[in-house]
Amino acid sequence: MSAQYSFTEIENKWQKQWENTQLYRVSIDANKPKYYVLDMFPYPSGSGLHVGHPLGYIASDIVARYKRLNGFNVLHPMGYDAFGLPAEQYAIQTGQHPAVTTEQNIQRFREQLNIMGFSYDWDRQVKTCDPNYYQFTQQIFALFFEHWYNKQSQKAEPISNLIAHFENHGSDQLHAHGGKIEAFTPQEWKAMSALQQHNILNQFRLAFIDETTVNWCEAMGTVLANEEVINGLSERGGYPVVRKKMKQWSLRITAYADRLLSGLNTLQWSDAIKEIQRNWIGKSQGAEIDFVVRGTLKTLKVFTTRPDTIFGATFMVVAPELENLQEFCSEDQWPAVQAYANKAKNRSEIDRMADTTKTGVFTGMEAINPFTGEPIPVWVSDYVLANYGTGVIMAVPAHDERDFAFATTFNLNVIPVIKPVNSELELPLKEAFSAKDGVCFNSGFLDGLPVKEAIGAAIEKVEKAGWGQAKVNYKLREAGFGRQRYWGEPFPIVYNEEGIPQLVNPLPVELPQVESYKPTGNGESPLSAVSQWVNTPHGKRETDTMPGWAGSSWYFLRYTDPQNTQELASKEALSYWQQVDLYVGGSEHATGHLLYSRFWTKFLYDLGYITWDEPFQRLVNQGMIMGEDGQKMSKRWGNVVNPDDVCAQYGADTLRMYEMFLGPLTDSKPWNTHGIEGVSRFFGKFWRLFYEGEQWAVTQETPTAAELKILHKTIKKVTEDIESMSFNTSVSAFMVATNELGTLKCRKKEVLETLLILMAPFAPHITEELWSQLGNTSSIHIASWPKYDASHLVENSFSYPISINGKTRAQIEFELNASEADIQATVLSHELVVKWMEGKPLKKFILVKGRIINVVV
RNA sequence: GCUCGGGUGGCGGAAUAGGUAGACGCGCAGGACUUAAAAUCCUGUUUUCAGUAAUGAAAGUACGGGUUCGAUUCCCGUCCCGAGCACCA
Repeated sequence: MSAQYSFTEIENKWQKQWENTQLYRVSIDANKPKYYVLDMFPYPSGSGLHVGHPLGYIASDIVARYKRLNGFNVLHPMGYDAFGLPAEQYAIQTGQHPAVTTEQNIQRFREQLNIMGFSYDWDRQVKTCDPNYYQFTQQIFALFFEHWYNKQSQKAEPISNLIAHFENHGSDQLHAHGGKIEAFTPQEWKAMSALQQHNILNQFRLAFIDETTVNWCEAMGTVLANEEVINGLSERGGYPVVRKKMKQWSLRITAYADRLLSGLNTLQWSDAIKEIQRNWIGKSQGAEIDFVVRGTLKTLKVFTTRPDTIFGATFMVVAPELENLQEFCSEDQWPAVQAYANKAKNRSEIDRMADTTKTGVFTGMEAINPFTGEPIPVWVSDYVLANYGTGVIMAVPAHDERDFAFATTFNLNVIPVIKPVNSELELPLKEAFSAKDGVCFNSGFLDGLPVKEAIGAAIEKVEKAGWGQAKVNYKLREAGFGRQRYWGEPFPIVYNEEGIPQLVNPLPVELPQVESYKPTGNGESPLSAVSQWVNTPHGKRETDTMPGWAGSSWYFLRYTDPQNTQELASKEALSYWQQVDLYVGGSEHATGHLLYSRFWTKFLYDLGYITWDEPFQRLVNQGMIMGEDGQKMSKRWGNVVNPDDVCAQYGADTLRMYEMFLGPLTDSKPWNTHGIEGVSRFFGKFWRLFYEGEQWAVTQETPTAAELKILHKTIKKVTEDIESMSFNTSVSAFMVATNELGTLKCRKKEVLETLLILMAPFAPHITEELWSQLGNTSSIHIASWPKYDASHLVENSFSYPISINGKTRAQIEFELNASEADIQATVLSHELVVKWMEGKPLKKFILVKGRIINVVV
């Protein structure tokens, strides 16, 4: 090896060496504590990685290497989220099979990842499009299909339990989370046809066939999830999206809404992500109250979070999509209502949201406010959503902005019933008073009660009078699980002659070859054209495929035992590796992958497959690296920086170090080509600590106190930084140490060797090389992490244990000119009182970082 | 509109159980080496004022208040930027 720092040579050499010796291969080792550090696996796109991608991978690799050096058995795998739309779009355009292009892309990703020297155990690589993998995705789907959610035991239970319940008790005493059914007796259940029974069970299965309004994208010929639609256009491609009724598979995620909410409190995630999930789940507590429609026996059920305002409910509004709308309309108003409802249906979401003025039509009917006994008009308006609550509201214009706007537009009655605690409302109201810290008035028995108490009192009254009951609502919707696409997991489902879905065995149900990847355009998947695959002796196969998030909702479990052909992972592997200790990835998956993974984990926990019910204990969201122009890096802007090029020019260690040096991991920041020069220079200086010109210069001399101080300061700093994931300041610490040791011309083995270990997680290649040049025969990556010794950090000072403001501080160091024998020090509050021995007056000394900065006589 | 973050030199950013603000890097300026350049190394670099200079003084972490011996850090108010949610009753 030459005396110059030749990174290309060094990096190639050690990457090969690590591969040959399988240095990063791990297996279960009961004698070591485990640590599981995981990156969000990438979708292997055709354009490869840019310098933004590795940011999180570098951070997790540093932690993985650090934990190994600290004696942990570290699981640090990588894989590919390989099913998805881009490969399929590419297939439609070129006719190339998605499996072929995906495999090519994976090879490219693998090469790029290897160049950067990550310590993955590649034997554990998973690909979601591999039948060996997706047979278990199908199996988990089958488990969802075969289970229902028992609200009493608060967990998923086998569907056979539910059938037994129906056989013994009918629909009585049912605590199942699910859809609405008509009551039936055990005898009636037994007399039902298979199809009738199926229709009832379908209301409770956790994987079920749902008839819902879906986001239909005509251009792509497929259904999209809510999060794939932005402002009425598809996220990918920007095609228009319309609402359409369709039957498709869904997962009953709402059964887990409460647990998904409360589980957040146990996690070390950023507040931002937790908040996004909380908003998404959208729990709100209130009451459902029945309003009798005047002159009929019918009732309109409303959901409200503000039953305390019910004395001010002066009209009602029903959603135009309500199915039995006509029942709540007078004959003469029906044509107008119907016209309005039709118009609302065809109005796109984007129009509806953009329109701030309220529209609506009177139904011609009135309902009775149960609290006041007064008749109030019933209106139809599209500001009320059919799929939230009951699709009907009681409008309290005095205390709700939307109701106020509506009442103003149509000149409806406004009755204030809540006023501020210490003042009066200004009448007539100019805007709704929606604050929750008010007091009731004009409200009969609620008068004088503060809002919070009045809510409880109103609900109590409602329940006693039999008008309704307390109710919790969620914004969270069932998770649509079908896509009319080719490149995804096929469902393990066939439909028999009666159209009843049946599970298929054995798994996997492999994806067949097709002539064309194009969607049929009538809403069916390209698979429906493969008749020899679709038609089986047991019936017709389901031709939809699973959505992109299916495979990614459990892959972290598969890494523990990726080659297992019998089960998704062995009990032994799962109980050893357990949940992910540290998960690193982008925040854009907050309401998708991160929520679904939690849902699947809780389900598998209920079934006893795993013993923990949260997948990712600690989550860190790395920021984005922008182009130098501040734009997001993309081909479109022509501002993509390729990591291969950077590695070729500066080396992988420099790239790794520089990406960490750019700023806090979680911040977004621009890539700056000049900045990398500084890190590159640093490696030159670092190398020259070991070489004097051409000459190897490391000596065996004993380090001086000053040198040990530099070393131990660095150990302390870097250790704390890695624990808190502040990698940017660690890089600074290495630079400082290198500069200081360079100034001291310190070439002592004891110091340099320890410094190498500290830097090994950041710059694995150069440290490995110098480590071996120092004469070590085993890899630096299995060395032990150094501990710092505080005694080296104190110099020319006396230290006294003291306490400040009642809190104990271990020690405070300070410098004094007088010798210790001359003074006597005591501590009062935050002040150190130093008394001279020879009867001089008391003086108070104010300490700042161990130095006396002020003297108060 | 609501909910979270965040405003520090020319730039990226350090420093918060309150304690010498501006670490480290970039850029810039000057110097050494060189015939010259590159590379490398050294020095300086918040602002203002005073001084030939070493140096000294004052101000300074978006703005205005407060608590404190002491505030970038804690509290109240204002402004600005970013992210998320957005007719969810």
